[in-house]
Amino acid sequence: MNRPKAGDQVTTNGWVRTARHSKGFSFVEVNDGTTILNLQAVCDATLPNYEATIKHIATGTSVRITGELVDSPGKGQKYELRASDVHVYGFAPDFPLQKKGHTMEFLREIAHLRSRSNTFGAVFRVRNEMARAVHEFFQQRDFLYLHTPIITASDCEGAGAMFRVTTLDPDKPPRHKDGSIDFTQDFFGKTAHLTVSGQLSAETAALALSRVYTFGPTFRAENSNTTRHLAEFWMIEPEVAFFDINDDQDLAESFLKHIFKSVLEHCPDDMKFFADRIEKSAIDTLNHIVESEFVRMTYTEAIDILLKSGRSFEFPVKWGCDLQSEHERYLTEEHVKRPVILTNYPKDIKAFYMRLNDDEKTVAAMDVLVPRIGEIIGGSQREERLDVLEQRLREMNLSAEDYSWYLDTRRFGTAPHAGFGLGFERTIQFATGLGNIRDTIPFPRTPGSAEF
RNA sequence: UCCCCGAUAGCUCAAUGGUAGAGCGAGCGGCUGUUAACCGCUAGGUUGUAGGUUCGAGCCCUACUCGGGGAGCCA
Repeated sequence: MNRPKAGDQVTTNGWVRTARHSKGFSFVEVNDGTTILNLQAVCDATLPNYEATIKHIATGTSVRITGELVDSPGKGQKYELRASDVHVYGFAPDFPLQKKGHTMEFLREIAHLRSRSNTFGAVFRVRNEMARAVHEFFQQRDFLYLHTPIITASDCEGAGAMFRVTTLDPDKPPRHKDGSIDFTQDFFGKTAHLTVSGQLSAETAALALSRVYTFGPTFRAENSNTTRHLAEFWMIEPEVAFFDINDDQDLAESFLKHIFKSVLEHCPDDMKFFADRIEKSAIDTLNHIVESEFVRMTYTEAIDILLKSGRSFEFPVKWGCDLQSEHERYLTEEHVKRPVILTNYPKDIKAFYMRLNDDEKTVAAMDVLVPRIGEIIGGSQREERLDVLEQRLREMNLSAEDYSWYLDTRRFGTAPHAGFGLGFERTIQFATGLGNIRDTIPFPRTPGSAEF
């Protein structure tokens, strides 16, 4: 499918996207997933298995076709395959995918087959390219790829509801005398969960190896039913020693630009498909982002802009309140019309580990907001001062004992450091223009749904 | 979890409370250059589930299930 010059003898294996039969010959378009483009094979009726086999080839049939690659006399393709041998691996009676358009909802119900569609072939090729670009970006900058645990026994990662991991019999778990479940008899000797973030682990590595990043599955047991939430998703979390909040913003901006630039360079056919069929502005948006500077403003400045906007929001704007979706959308979609990085949020609406600013009212937090998706990156400079961190734990009613290993990093040679988390699927969603995050991952896991 | 909308053929959708249809897809036939090909024929339905109102319900009412959009939580 990578289009060698005409005249070559080639063999292609793949799945038929569409077949058109007429009296003397058939057109069979084959796709093997390497590109969104099909290879059109012309199968003459003089082929020995024409009547018995070729004539019955339809959408979904898997085939091997050998022939000469020739210049195509028809419009729509440069080359075509003049078939000399056609082998059918398997027919596909009642194949649910048609050659005509399907709704994303229907395709989601047949997720085990939807990779055979143009849209999902393109999605998964772009997903792959973005994953490749993530590693390329960090490896070029001497970051170490760190594998943080997926199962965690610390119940204090503090980023939302967690899935429990246990081998205890749910019908008759061992119990204490007071009736509560005895988790000391569980597999790990204590309660365990799936990770909601590798950040705290990554911090311990950053304070030894300087530059690290994670890229792995993340699990949130939140009952979130939206177009931008998954119960199982992939997150990228760089963590860098000796970085402050400004370095963190620089890193986030160049990181996003690198990923989008890579997609534009390496997936032009797929991006053209998204622009044609999914979101008209898909390519323009990415070009715009690669070429322009992100707008940076503080939370306080953002509140000011919202107050002066003259807009009536459903949720009134007030310093100290968390920004609602409608506020974020106004800022990134209407006010600046590109990504915006907000910093220095009130400490009461952010996590305990974010570094307290000198005003003692705000923390060095950073959210990257993009049009349509909202928050795509959340990060901060971390609180490296032991006494301040302990004070923040107390304020938030968190137990210093639970975090003793984390606090050790501040006890022993602490250093300023910063990092962020990027939602991989949200980034795919943004780049492709897809409306629902469930279409960015092969088999989406959401509340009430873990099919396939 | 809350609010709104929806569910009719494999898919996308029609059908004033009165005999459930079309296009596409599929199967068969036709067609010598097609491109979401084209032309003809055929098959295909417990109208999401359970109740209720009515002489009569795809249509009205109630509950539930599933799906979609928005909100919250966040990445």
